Order: sequence, then structure tokens, then C-alpha cells
Amino acid sequence: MADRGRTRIQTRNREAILEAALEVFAARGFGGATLDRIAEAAGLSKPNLLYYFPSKEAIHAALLEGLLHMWLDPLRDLDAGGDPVEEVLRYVRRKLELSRDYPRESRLFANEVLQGAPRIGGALEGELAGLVAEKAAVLTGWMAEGRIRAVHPVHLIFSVWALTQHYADFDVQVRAVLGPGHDPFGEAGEYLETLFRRLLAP
Amino acid sequence: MADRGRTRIQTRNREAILEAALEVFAARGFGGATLDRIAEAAGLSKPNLLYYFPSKEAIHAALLEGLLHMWLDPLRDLDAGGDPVEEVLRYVRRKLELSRDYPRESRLFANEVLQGAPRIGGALEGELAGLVAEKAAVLTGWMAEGRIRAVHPVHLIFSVWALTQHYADFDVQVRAVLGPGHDPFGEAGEYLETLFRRLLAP
DNA sequence: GCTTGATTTGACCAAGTGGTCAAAGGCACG
DNA sequence: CGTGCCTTTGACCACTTGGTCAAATCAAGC
Repeated sequence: MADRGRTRIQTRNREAILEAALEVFAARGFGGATLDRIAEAAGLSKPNLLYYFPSKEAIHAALLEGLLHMWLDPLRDLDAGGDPVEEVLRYVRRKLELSRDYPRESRLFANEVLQGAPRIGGALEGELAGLVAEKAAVLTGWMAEGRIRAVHPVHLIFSVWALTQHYADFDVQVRAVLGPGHDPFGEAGEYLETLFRRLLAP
Repeated sequence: MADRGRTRIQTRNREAILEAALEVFAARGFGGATLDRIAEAAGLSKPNLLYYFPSKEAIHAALLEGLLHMWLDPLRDLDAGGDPVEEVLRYVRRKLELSRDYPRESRLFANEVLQGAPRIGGALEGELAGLVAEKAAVLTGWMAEGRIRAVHPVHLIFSVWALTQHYADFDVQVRAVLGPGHDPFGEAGEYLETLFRRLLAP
């Protein structure tokens, strides 16, 4: 995709670096991550790593850039023309799948926001806030028509984020509390379906 | 309280160090925090700081130790003899107040769990899991009696954590999306009251 | 096989890291 | 006032950090 003018080696190594960096940044935060560790995880020497990215910041930025789109797509797909309750539930399901399938990305994002979003704050106030405002209007419309019950639409969206990302970000806590023999994401799917149905179904 | 054998100076300086460390650890994670920064924030020299705590780890541990009790107290107070819906709502309210009044503590905890709870994992599987099991039994009892509607009790508790801590941990995101002129915690209180009432009220 | 540009690396650097230590400065109390 | 302990600090240390650089190696087209 963004491989304009890149050789196969460049593509492969940039890929390896981003994969390794995702692992390290997600597990230890920006400040706790080191280039040495990323380089080792990517199977490259540190100078070689810095041949592909000019700095630690740059790797982190490249990672975050790809992230926001993936994260917002499910919300973007909320269809004003669909069945209201089912649309919300589809959103919840897709968001939970992201937590299950891309927990490191979720943790990377959580780390960034936890630390005050120093490197992504702009996108939050721009792209994110804009999209939420748009979809909140859709939800408000549905509420006015009585097709879902009234609640604060933005906090409804917050609650989808909180409830789904919790299972990725606090995975160890969830598993520690549930103990062995549980399927956290399967149970969460059922629970959240019930929760949002009772909250919204007229 | 735990000031056995401590002089006034010790009490004051340990306090200042823990306060400063809370600020720094919460904002940058364990790995991203430095003793220099903590010392500066506490108004002490680094060697002086290390006169009161033997290591960076020790400061972090002292902070976490105090935290878990405060965090679990509201759940501990869930009263099997009270009115079920009101008891849950009281728990939600108190947890939300903690998020509002102690956001740095919440972020410290979030940082720790995000990174796999390397320094607190034991307490999660012991104290935390035990308390949750106990209170899940209370909830299950209420459900069996038809006093609250049936849901997975442990995931019900997870959802209280997720929904309340979200407002502390993702504060900048919440504010970026809401824009100015909002009272995040006030609105959240109303929203969560509605949510849990609809979910649980028979 | 030669050339040219892409790739890789060992050696290196200045700044910062967590932590130590001996010596100096305060403080309370007899 | 002196003494003994609590507190503070400047100097220091070994190690790690993000990052540089010139030289070596490699790959592909001619």
C-alpha cells in the first residue's frame, strides 16, 4: 500500500520493525521501550533499525498513524439506514473482535491516551471528535423517533469503547479474576449483547 | 498510621516522595519514570530520595500497596442485606467518585495492569479474585431470587470497573470528544445510573 | 566480472540511568 | 555546650540510552 519506491527488503524490514515495536511499545509504554529491545525483537542491529526509521519517535508515530483508521472503521460503518439496535450491537461486536484479535494495538493506544495523548492529541480533537459528533447525531435521531431508548449518545459511545477495550487492556486482570477454564471474549460477547439490548431496546 | 518509629521529617518526606512518584509514574509508566524527575518533583536531591526508599522499585511497590485497598473498599461494602439495585448503584457511584477524585491512582493501576501486572499479579489472583468471587455469589443470590435480572455476575463487576475507570484513564480522550462546556463525571453519573438500572431492575 | 546503489555493521559518543559513599550539616537532648 | 544520631549532599560509578558515521558487504543490472 504505502510502499511507493520501496524494495522488497525495505518492505520486509519495515514490517518486521513495526511488528517488533508494536510488541515492545504495547508492553512497556513509550518511555519504557528501548531501541535495543525493538531491534533485537526485529532481528536487526540497532544502526540497521535506524537506517529504516530516523528515530524512536518516528517508529511510534508510524504505528499510531495506522492505528486510528482501524480503530474508527467500525464506528464509521454505523449505518443510519439500518435497524438501530442491531446497528449498535454490530458495532459492539466488531469492536470486541478488534480487542480480541488486536490486543497489542489496543494497549498501544491505551498507553498513549493514559499518558495524556502527547503524540495523538490532535487526531482525538479532530478526526475522532468529528466522527463521534456525526454518529451521535444519528443516535439522537433514532432516539427522537423512539427506535432506541434515550440516553446521552456520546456517553453511549464511550461505554462501547470502555466495555470492549477493557477486555484487551486489562486482559491479565480479567483472566486472573475469572480463573482458568473461561473464554473471556466469548462471555463478554454474550454479556454485552444483553447489556446493550436492555439499555436500548424500546 | 504506618508511621511507627518515624520522625516528623521522615513522615513529611516520605509523603512528598510518594506524592511526586504518583504523579510521575501515573503520567509516564514505570519504565518512563526516572528517579531524577521524582526527586525534583518532591523537592529533594536524588541521594536524599534514596535515603528514604532503597530503590525505584520500592517506591512503586509502596504506592501500589496502598492502592489496592482503596480500590476494593467500595466492592467490599456491597451489602448482601441491602436493596440489590441500590447496592449496585451505590457501588457504581462510589467507584466513579474514586475515578474523579483519584485519577492518578487509577492511571497508576491501569499502567501496571496494561503491562501485564508484573508487580501486582499475585494480588490480582489472590485478594482481588477472592473478593470478586464472594460478591459474585451475592449477586447470583439476588438473581436467583428475581430481585435483579440475570447476567453473568463477574462480567457485571468488570463492566462497573471498565465504565468508571474509563473516565479517569481516558480523561483526555473523553474531554477531546465532548469538547468544552461539559462535566464528564456529572454526565457519566447520570448515564451509568440509567445503564445499570435498565440492565438490572426487574 | 564490474559498477552502483542499497544494506549492514562495529566502533563510537554524549547524555542520562539507577544507585553508592564518605563527608558534611542539622537537630534534639542531657 | 557537646554529643550522637538523623538528614542532606557533592562527587562519583558502571551501565544503558538514543543516535552517528565511516567503512564494509551485498544485490542486481550491465
